[in-house]
This record gives sequence, structure tokens and C-alpha cells, in this order.
Amino acid sequence: MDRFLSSAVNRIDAKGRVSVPAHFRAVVQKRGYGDLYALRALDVPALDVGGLDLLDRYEQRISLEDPFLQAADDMSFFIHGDGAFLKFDQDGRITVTDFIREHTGITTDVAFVGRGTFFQMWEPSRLEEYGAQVRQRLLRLRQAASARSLGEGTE
Amino acid sequence: MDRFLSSAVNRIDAKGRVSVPAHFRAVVQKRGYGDLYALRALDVPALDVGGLDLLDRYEQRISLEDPFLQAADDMSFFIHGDGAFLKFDQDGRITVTDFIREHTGITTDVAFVGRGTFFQMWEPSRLEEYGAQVRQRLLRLRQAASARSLGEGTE
DNA sequence: TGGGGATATATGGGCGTCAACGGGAATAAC
DNA sequence: GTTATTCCCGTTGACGCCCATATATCCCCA
Repeated sequence: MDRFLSSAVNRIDAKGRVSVPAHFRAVVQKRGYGDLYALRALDVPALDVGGLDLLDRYEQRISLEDPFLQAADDMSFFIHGDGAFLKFDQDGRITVTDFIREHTGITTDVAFVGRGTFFQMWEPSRLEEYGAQVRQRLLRLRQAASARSLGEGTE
Repeated sequence: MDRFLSSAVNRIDAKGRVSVPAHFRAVVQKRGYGDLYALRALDVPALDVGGLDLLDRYEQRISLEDPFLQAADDMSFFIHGDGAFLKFDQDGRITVTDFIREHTGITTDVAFVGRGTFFQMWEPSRLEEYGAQVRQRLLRLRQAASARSLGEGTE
């Protein structure tokens, strides 16, 4: 398996370290990532974590912009300057920095969530809340869709 | 790693020196920069720091302007006449000059921000404020894009 | 089927190394 | 002489390396 799937919650120890789930570590190795790179998710209190190829995608996107306009500068600032390296110790743990705590609200436990080509780090209770919201939205979407397909002029 | 990534805040000591983050120093060496060259960023209170190839980027910018207009002349003056060399001591520190303090508002601490091919020096609280603005703009960009892709006649 | 290891994972903690930082003294500049 | 810069050394705290332990899972074999 070479994709980040499923989720797990691990505890932060007294030194501020937390184990990355073994399954995720296997994916990291298979993909040949040395260090991990973490970016802030823009609309949720979570971090997007992956290899440096996470940046390739963004840099490709930036190259489409006029390099002297604000948009390009913002994008570069965000991915190059507003990220952080996560270094494994040899037991597969990373240290939870202030950068991580600030953006996510993480204090004692970390929820790791697979997202295919990358994974996310969440404060567990916030993740749960967010999950409920997502399910709610999907349910409404589905209901709206079936309402539309029944009576075409319902709205 | 050959790009300036992530950020760090270091303190200025009583002699006016500040350590350049070790990771950045490694990049500097890998890129073969002897001394560093610092330019005022055009629209933010920060310094752009890198090798002399930094000038290439700005000269390219200037070449886009009409040479008969004042803008091109202003930019050239700004860049060629208003830069400064930053010399490392043998512990990897640079001295914070009045030039740096004036343009950035730096007093006791320096935030180093990776920007890929160069890095920036900021006054930490100003950086934080600017980062929040950038994320806000990027979020709006993203939301505008998804609104467009959902309902085509929403606007 | 059930017991008893062997293995893997998460977690805790000791300890050495290195980067950041502070300061003394030599050297250069004015 | 005075000031500023450069070199060198010591301190400190964070982080990486290493080892130990507890728990769960799997596998083999009786």
C-alpha cells in the first residue's frame, strides 16, 4: 500500500514527542520521503503533511502566475515560508513544535488522518467535530440531489 | 536540500549579532554563495537576502517597466544603490546594521523566512501579521474558485 | 483449541551532541 | 586613544541517539 489511509490517535509524551502511526511510516518509506514537510490547511485547524513533492505541485501552480503579482508572492510565502520540517527520530516519532500546537490547538494527543497522497494532523476533538460537519454537508447534498431529480421545479 | 524553506526566530545579542539558522547556512554553502546580499523588499517591511543572483530577479522586474517612466529609475536606484552585504562571522552570525533595523523595524529578534531561492528577514510580530493577511487572501482565492466551479451562475 | 513465546508498536527516559547565545580578548579602523 | 570588528572559548538548552518496558497481535506447536 502506498497511500495514506485510515486514522489513529497517539499521545504526546513528556518530551513533546509523538509516534507517527506505523502504517504511515511504511508509506513514507515506500515513497522515499526523507524528512516530512508540514503546511497549514487554509480553512481548517489542521496540518497537511507529506514529502517535499508536496511542494512540487504548488510550485507548478505558482509558475502559472505572473511572478511579480501579489498572488504569486503570497503562494510562495505560504508554501516556502509558512511550513515546517518534521524530522523523525529513529523510533518513528516527531516532536510537536509550537508551530503545530498554535495552528491546530493540539495539546496532549494527536489525531493522524490519511488523505491519500498526504496525511493530516488534528486535535482529536476538533477532528470529531469537523467529521460531523462533513457528514452533515454530504447528507444535505444527497438530499438536495434526490429532491432535484424528483420534482424538477422544487426550488 | 537546496532551497530555503520554513522559518525561525533568533535573538540579537548585546553586540548586535544574530545567528542565521543552521539550515539556511547549509543552503548558502550548497549554493556556493560567498557573502550574502540584502535588498529592501519592495512592498513589505522585510529584507530579501540571497546570493548575487538575487539581482537577476529584480533586474528582470525592472526590464518589464518602461525605461522612460520614473518607476524603472526608482526601482533601479532602490535595488542597485540601496542594498547591503551581510558577512558571516565564523559562528554563522551576521551583524544587524542600522540599514536592516530601519527598513524592517527589527529591534531585539529576527525572523528568518525561507522563500525558495532566497530568504527574508522580518520583525517577528510584523511577520505574524503579514502571514495572517496572506492566508486570508489565499483562502478567498480558494473560495472564489470553488464557488465558480459549483454554481456557474452564482455571481 | 488453547497456551506460550516471538514480534511489532507505542511510550518512557538517560545521555551525548550541536546550535544558539553570551562574553573576553586580540586585531583592525579611525 | 577610541571605536568597531573579528576570533575564540564557555554555557545552556533543545534535539537526536540509544535502550528499556508495556501491551497487543500473530504464529507455532502441543
